[in-house]
Order: sequence, then C-alpha cells, then structure tokens
Amino acid sequence: MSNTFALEEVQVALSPLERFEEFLQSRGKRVTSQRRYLVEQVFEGHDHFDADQLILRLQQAAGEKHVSRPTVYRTLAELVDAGLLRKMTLGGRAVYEHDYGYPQHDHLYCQECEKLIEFHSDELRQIRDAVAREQRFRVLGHRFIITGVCSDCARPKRPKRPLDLV
Amino acid sequence: MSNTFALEEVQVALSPLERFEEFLQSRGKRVTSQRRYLVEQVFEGHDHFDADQLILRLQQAAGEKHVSRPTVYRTLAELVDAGLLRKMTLGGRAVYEHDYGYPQHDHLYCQECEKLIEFHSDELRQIRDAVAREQRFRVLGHRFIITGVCSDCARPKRPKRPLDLV
DNA sequence: ATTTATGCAAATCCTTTGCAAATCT
DNA sequence: AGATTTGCAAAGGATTTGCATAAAT
Repeated sequence: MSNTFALEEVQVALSPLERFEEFLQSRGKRVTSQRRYLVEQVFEGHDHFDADQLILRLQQAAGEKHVSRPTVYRTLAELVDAGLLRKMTLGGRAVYEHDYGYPQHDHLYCQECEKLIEFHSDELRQIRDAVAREQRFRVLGHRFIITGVCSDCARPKRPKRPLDLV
Repeated sequence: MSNTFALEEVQVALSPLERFEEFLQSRGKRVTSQRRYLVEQVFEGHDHFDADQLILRLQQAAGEKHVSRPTVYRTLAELVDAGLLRKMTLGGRAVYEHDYGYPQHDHLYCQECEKLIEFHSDELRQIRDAVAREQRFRVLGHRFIITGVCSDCARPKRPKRPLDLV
C-alpha cells in the first residue's frame, strides 16, 4: 500500500514524493528519475532499512531505472535533510525510517533477531524535557532504544553476549 | 557473560586494574604490560573517549610502553567484556565510558561541542521496564540520548542541522 | 546553454585479521 | 617449554569523494 496517511493526522496534504519535490525546488536541486524512483520505493512499505537493503530493493523492483550506490547514499541524506526520513545508527550501520506523517516513537531492539519494535510514551518526552530544562539544554531530538530479547526469541537458546548497546 | 557483579553491589573493593587482572586470570588470559598500562590510563580520568583519543593519550603519557592500535582495540573489547567499560556508538564511531563503580546514567549530547552530559532518572528506568513488560520483552539494557545544544553553546550562532541523532 | 546529477573508480574512516616474533606463566 | 600477545601490514565494511559524462531546467 502506498502513502495516503494524509487524512490520518490533521492533514498531511502532500505525498512523500510531492513533499520531496517541493524541498528540492526550494533548494534549486533537480527532480531526477532516480530521486523519484528511490522515494517511491522507500515509501512503499514503512519498515526500517539500511542502504544495502534499499539498494537491493531498487534492483529487484526491476524494469526501473538503475540507481548507483553513491546516489542512494546522497539521496538518503537529502531525504533526512528534507525531514522525510530519520536516520539512526545501529551497531555501526545507518538505519532509516519514515519521519513524514509518522508519529514520534522509540524502539525496542531485539539482539537476537535484530527486529525493531516501535512504541510511544508521552511520559518519556516529559522526562526528556524536564531533564533538559534542568540543564538549560535546548532539545533538538532524542534517541531511546531498549535492548534485549523479544518475546519471539525468548526461547531455549540463550541470548548472545551484551554486544554494543547499539 | 561471567562477571562477578557481586562486588559492585556490596562494595567495590578492587581497583579497575585488579578487577581486570581477576577477569583475565579467570579466562586464562595474561596480564601484559600493555593491558596494565592501558587500564591505568583509561581509569585516570572518567570522561568519555574513543579509540583515537586513547591512543593519543597512551602516546603522550610518554616514557611508557608503546601500545599498538590493534592492541588498543582488542583490549577495549576485553574491558567491555569484563564489565569495566561500557561502549556506545556516537555517529559512527565507538565511544567508551567507565562502567565499573559508576552508577547507571544517560546522556545529553551537545551537537555543537560534542560534549556528553550525564544525568540519572529513576522514572526513565520505570518507563523502560513498563514498556518492556507490556511487550513481554526481556530488557538487557537501554540507551537514551537527548540531542541538542548545551547552555554553553547556546549563543549567537545557530545550531548545525539535525545531523544523525547519534 | 547552463548548471546540477549521476556513475564509476578510487579514496576515507574506523575497526579487524593474518601471522611471525615477542612475552607471559 | 608452551601458549597467549603483540605489532605490523594488510584486509574489511560502510560511506564518501573526484571527475567526466548525462540529464534537468
């Protein structure tokens, strides 16, 4: 399914692609076939992905224009800049997720299957803001990841060692 | 992991180095001059650091034995394993901090000066556990970083763009 | 016609590995 | 002696950059 979470919020009038085109124009950048194709694919589903997964997907959804690795990286950066994607680093590699029309949330990260489970907590934000206020710190964002083992993986085999908490 | 955090609870009797030697022996590993020197330097101050900063420090605290880059990486991993250091990834690079005799805490990260400010919140842990319980998720740890601009940097110049939240 | 993008190859950055020589126990 | 470590050089993996060509405005 594509992107019609338009009515969901108050009103996200533009589709991701339209929003991106708007962004590009506002910066004198050009709307190219690869940028268009990439945004299209990125907003087809709404799961987390890294550069390689995206590149693979772009190749598989064959018949379409080829997008080189450097261009993928360049475009991902632009999408983050445009506010369409959010970038995070999970154990060394960059992972992206939608940030346009999606509500703010945090994650539970299963070390076993590497799954990311989203959740939302207003209290969390309150704590964040309270802590920041105390330190006279201007908040621009935050990142909260709970690491552990999800219910599916909580089975006979024991978890791997602590790894890098992301 | 076979750590004896028994000591941590009751009372931190051993120095980091002693604790590390204990760990090494329990694994049939050896106490070498570089491992000793490195631990010594790491626990001189208690700030966050990355591999390069440590390597630099090891060189400057001259007169001492030289420690090669690979050995630094290898030893840092052992210290993490031993529960003496905690590792996190900040925008691609690994950053370490003391985890022996230090209370659990989280961070405020200033994008301007890259400073890490620590803080502690019991409520945060409560929220974490509540969320996990709801999802039947077994918590092994968490990572909370508030990104923004610290009071020192909140000056005339405006903050850089959102960067990678970590 | 201009100017920005793309793709390729090569370069960077950080971290890890293979291996022979050096060092612990 | 016997096993583990170290340092060196080189390998790796992810992401970025230089530059000539292709495409968008």
